[in-house]
Amino acid sequence: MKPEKPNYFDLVYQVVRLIPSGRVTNYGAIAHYLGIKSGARMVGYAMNAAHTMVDVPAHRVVNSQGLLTGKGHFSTPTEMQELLGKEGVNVVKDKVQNFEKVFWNPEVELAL
DNA sequence: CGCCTGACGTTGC
DNA sequence: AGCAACGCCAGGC
Repeated sequence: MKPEKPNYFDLVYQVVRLIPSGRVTNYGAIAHYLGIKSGARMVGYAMNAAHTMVDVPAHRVVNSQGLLTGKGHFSTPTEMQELLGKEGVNVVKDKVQNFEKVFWNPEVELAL
């Protein structure tokens, strides 16, 4: 068939796009929500492409530790922290504070 | 067509 | 508790 862009990226974009301001999520949650257990890497991979998407707040997506692992992929390594901080998410040393508080679980918030 | 890399997660030591 | 290795899947070369 034709490799017209795998829906994989789109699926991730949709979920990430639904993340409300002041809230963050992790790759594993999105991956699990999409139905892929060990697809956390794929989510991050999709985020890389999402970097070109303005509607995809990739800065709201962090790893299971709440660390801004993808900050290095942004224009500036501080932009991710700045954006989160401006949205109400306390980020110290590239790490999200109160991660479990600001954590946005798609399976719960979307009432799956 | 095959090998390597990659914004992760989990388990083992 | 911190570090290392493995596993998974897809894209790029």
